[in-house]
Amino acid sequence: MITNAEIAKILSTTADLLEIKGENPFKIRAYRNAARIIENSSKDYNKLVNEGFDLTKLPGIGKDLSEYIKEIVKTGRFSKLEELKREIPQGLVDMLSIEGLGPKRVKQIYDSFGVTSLDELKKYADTGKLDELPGFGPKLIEKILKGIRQLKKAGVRFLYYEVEDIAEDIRKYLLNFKGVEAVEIAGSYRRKKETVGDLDVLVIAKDYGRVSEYFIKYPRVKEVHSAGLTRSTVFLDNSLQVDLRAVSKESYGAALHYFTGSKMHNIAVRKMAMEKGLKVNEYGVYEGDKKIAGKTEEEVYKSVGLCYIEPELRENRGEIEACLEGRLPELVDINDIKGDLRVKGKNIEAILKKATDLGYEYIGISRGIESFKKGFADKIEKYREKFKGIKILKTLELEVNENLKLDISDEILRQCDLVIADFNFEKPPTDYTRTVINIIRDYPFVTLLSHLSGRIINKRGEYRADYDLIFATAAKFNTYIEIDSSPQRLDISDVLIKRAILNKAVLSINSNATTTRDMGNIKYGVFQARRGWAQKDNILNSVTLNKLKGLIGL
DNA sequence: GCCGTTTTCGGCCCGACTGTTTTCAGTCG
Repeated sequence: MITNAEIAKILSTTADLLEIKGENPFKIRAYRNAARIIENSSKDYNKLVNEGFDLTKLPGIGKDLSEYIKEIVKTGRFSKLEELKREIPQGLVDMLSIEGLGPKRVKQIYDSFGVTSLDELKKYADTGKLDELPGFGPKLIEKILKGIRQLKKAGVRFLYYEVEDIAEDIRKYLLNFKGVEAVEIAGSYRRKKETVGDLDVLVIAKDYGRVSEYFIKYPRVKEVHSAGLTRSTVFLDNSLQVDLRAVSKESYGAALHYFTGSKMHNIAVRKMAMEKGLKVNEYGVYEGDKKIAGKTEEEVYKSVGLCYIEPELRENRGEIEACLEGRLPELVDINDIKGDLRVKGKNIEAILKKATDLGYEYIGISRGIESFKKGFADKIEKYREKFKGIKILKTLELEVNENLKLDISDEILRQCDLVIADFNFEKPPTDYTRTVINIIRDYPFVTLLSHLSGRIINKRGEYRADYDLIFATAAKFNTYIEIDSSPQRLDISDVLIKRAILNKAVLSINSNATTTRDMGNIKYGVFQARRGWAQKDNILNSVTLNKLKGLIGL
């Protein structure tokens, strides 16, 4: 069985190699496009192929790619890629990730010197040999050498919460400058993506050339990569890249839309504009030379025949079609959250105070089975006396163990209000899908499934499983799926959230907090839910206490 | 390689910045 992510990887690697080969850029784009479609899809391609679904029905996948995908799913291999790999050394692909080296220059280096590795490239650059190539001057060579040194660092995306403070600080810094009217952090940050590659800062100012000058003096700037009138790029002391774009007020909406992306969403919107004979760029929407929109994002969308689309949805995952068909979701909001069903912190008093401050109607304090054996339930009863304004729930966490069973006595079971089954495996069992389904079916007292995909962002991938089957089963047995809001996990992911919802499963956004401060992490869970198209009624803990009682049998 | 009510060819998003040139190609987002 092959996952969507793995199919996508094969296609995008193929695109890399085709690029070096100097293939038609639009062909390469088609491969990348298909990779992205598959990676973002809420359908399981393994399943689609096995069920004989006609892949060419999907926009962006035609006759050829459809056959390629079938081959990949059925054999786990892609002959075209294997052929390309024999032809093109891996070292050339590595060179592509060097800043300033694209396919053309890599090919040029390879064709002229036969350089096939980074080490060799370094030698040629050091000895001045690269100088002989047309278009390679001292500055470019210096850049390449630097790129080789920094290669290891490249490609790592920051977690959203790691850049949050910096983003806000930059916003404040820029707002301090005279003449700056507005600052927006656009890009994947605005789309609330779990990881952020760089910060795209948009500034509205009259005299924007000066803003750029001011921006590159931001105290944490370590290196200025480029500095122009309307665009500048810098690197901060933690090697985070920050791009500044400055526009005038009249272009605010168009620029915000443009720089919020995603790229694929933008291309889709521009395509719609083209069909209407309009042109969209970062300055506005144009009919011939006449600007017809650009001040606000709403205006931009309206001019091309679309409704406003929330940034979290702009991934070209069907939001354009949904908008045209009037079925865009009304996304869940942080204010819809009525309680947190899983807080593990030790200081119960502080947790209850914080929960009250947050306006929660209920709060689940969670413990393992050992705590319950030591009288945790009685302890909570005392707090119930003291905190009457909030319903305190006794949440029991059960780790699904090696024998894939939940061992629990009736006595303990009577003591808790809510049982969470946690799937935290370093290595999941062979038939993980079956394991989960058995748990759902055999243990009706389990309310919530936690860490279903097991992922840790940038560190551990998702367990392989038939998630559609799992979600459908969970829906059938009224078992809920947890979104762990810890920003390092966000398990389950946005793509899986969407699939869960399509399968009619209901989710619960919990903080899993161990400190009161981490209780605020729940916002990251909400962001992820929004990216997964979740509405209020897809979220268990958006209901009032009364309704919750009925749903989970309190 | 994909796509199509200008449909089987000829398009494909578009602009800024840099470094190397002397008008532009390559790269990037």
